[in-house]
Amino acid sequence: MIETKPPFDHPANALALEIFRLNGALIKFGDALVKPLGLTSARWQVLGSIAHGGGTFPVARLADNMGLARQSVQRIVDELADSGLVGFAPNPAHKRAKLVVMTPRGEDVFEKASALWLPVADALLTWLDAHRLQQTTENLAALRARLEDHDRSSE
Amino acid sequence: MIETKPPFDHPANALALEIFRLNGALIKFGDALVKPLGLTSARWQVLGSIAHGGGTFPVARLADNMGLARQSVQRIVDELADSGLVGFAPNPAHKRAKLVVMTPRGEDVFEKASALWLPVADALLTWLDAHRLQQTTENLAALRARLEDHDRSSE
DNA sequence: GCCAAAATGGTAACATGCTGTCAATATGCG
DNA sequence: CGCATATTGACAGCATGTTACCATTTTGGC
Repeated sequence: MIETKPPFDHPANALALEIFRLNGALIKFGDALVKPLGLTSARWQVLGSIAHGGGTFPVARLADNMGLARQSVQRIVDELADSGLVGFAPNPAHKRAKLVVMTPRGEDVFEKASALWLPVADALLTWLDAHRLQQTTENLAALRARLEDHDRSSE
Repeated sequence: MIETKPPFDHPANALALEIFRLNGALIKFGDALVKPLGLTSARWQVLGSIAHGGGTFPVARLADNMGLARQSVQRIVDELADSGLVGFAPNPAHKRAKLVVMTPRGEDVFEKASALWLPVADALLTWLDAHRLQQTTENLAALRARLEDHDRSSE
C-alpha cells in the first residue's frame, strides 16, 4: 500500500505542484509559439515588460516589475540588443542607468508575437470564463504576497 | 502616455505573469526553508515524488509525474544518491530501469522538511480557505490540460 | 524467433534563473 | 561640500531546466 500521510496530501501541496507544472507548460508553449519569430519565452516576456513601460524603464526597473533578479534581465536585454530588437536611450535622471527602448524591428516582432498569442488568450477565456480567471489570478497574487511577507520577516 | 492596448491587458496575460512570479516565489521560499537540511527546492520536490510513489518508480516515471524531462530528474536523483539520501533497488520488471528508493537518511531528511513545511501550508489555508484553494488548483489544472492539448495537436 | 518501435538511462550542449562581488553613479544628511 | 547609503551595471560561478543524440533493454507484430 502506498501511504499518503499529511502533510503529503495537503491542499497547499497540490496547488504548489500545479504551479510548477503550469509554469513549465506555459514556457514550453510560449517557446513554440514565438520560435518562428526568432524569440523565446524569456525574450518575449522582456519585450512585453519594455512595452508595458513604454520605453521609460532601465533594466533594474524591468526586473522588479517581472519579479526577477536584475542580472537575469540584463543578460536577456543584452541579447535582444545584439539582435537589434532593443536599444538604449539616455536617461535624463541617471547617467549610467540607460533606458531600454524597442527598435522599430523590436516593435514589429513584438506586435507579431502579440498577434500569435491573442487567439490563444481568447481561447483560455472560452475554457474558463473571465470572472473565474481573474479570481484565480487574485487568489494566486494574495498567496504570493503572503509568502513574500513571510520571506521578508525571516531575513 | 503609456498605451495599454489588447492583447496587452488581457486577463489571460495577468494570470500567466502571476504564475511566473509565484513559481519564482515558491522556489525561493522553498530554498530558504530546507536549506538548513542541506536540501534545495528541486531536491526536496524529487524526494516528495519518490515518497509519493513509495519507492516503486524508476526515474522516467518520477519525471512524468512531475511534468519534467527525464534528464532533469536523473541529474537530481544522481546528486541525491551521491549525498546518500536515495539509492536504487532492482526492478523486477526492467533490468536497466532501477527503482529509486529513499535511504533511512533520506527518509529522515524528508520528514524534517515536511515538518518545516506543514505550518506554512496550514497558514496558506488561513489566508485562503481550503475550498477556494482547491478551486484555484482545479482551474489551473484545467487550463494546463488545454494548453498541453493545444501543444500536442500542433506537433 | 526476429526485427522495429518504444522506453529507459547516460552524456553533452545550452538557456534561464540565482547569488556574490565590485565599480560607478545618485541621493540625502551633516 | 563630504561622506554614508542606495541604486545600477558588469562579471563570474552555479543550480535547474531544456533539447539532442546514442546505447541498452523491453515490448509487440510478423
